[in-house]
Amino acid sequence: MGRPPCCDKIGVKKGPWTPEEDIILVSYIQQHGPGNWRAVPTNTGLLRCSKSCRLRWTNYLRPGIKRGNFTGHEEKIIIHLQALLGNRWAAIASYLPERTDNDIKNYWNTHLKKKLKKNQGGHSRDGSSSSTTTSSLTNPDSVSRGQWERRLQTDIQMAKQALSEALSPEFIQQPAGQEHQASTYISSTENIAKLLQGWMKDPPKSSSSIVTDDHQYSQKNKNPKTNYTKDEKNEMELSEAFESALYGFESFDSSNSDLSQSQSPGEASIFQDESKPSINNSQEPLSLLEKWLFDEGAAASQGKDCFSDIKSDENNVKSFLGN
DNA sequence: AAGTAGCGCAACCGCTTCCAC
DNA sequence: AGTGGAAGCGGTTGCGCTACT
Repeated sequence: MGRPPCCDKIGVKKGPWTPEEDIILVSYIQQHGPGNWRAVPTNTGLLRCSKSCRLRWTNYLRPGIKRGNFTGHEEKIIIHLQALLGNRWAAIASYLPERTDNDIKNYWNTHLKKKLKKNQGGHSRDGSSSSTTTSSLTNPDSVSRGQWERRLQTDIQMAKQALSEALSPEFIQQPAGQEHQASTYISSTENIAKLLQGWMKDPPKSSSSIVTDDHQYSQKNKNPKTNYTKDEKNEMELSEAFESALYGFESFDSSNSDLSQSQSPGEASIFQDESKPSINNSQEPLSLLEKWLFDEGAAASQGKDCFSDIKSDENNVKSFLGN
């Protein structure tokens, strides 16, 4: 308490990031790796607070981020994990390595919450007030202890199923058809590349429109077809800066896209301390929770446990997912 | 065509947790 | 063990876009 916010400093820029800032940040992280965020503004000259740099990197520029529509599988996983973990978005995001916690949080708040409300009527599963109301498992007062425990096991079982599906090779490899078209993989490199290509190469629709407004840039991010105008000198500088920044990521991205391949040590090391594990990594060190979930699931599948409430819960989820 | 309500999402804010000293 | 600073996390906001009237 009492400590002034890091962004209160005079001269610290706020609001949407510009392509120039993105390039500076990306090229810095390419050289030094993520982490030590406090040093980033000082070393790069960016007029941003460390938090803002970290956020921009983790939510937008980081390689391997999947953007676009959430697949049915992802939706399912989020729903199950939200029921189990509550609004612990970072934890949930760790099971969807290509999605950021911010994305998941936004998706939950804008889509899933409403869907669940519609489809489950009185059933309070929306997690609107954090984990305390996410499901009956966290509200033992309203049910008997025995019931509560069974509900807990039900949720565990559902989460286990979601995890099994999520971590199965079929899911990871995105079977041809449905999921694939809905979700294009756009790495940060591609994001910026497209952005800048459009910016630098496309002839401006209106020669008088000069991009100086950060908000315009932000929106153009969402609409890659939009043209950009800049003077040639800037184009050259940005092109060079970007290409040099890009260089280090290309091999990372390509290795990342092929999940069965291992990364070369040098490139991988840049991202070793990333909070978001690659899919491969997420499979290796199974957390206690995951182990626990799988163990429970295995036991349950052998009929060692009695899940009297499973059917009703599964039906709820099925009816929801069916819509 | 103009106004506006709703939506989606990037970014910010403030609290908590972690870690080094 | 206590303290201060950095990083992480979740809630919230702001703004542009789109659909509807």
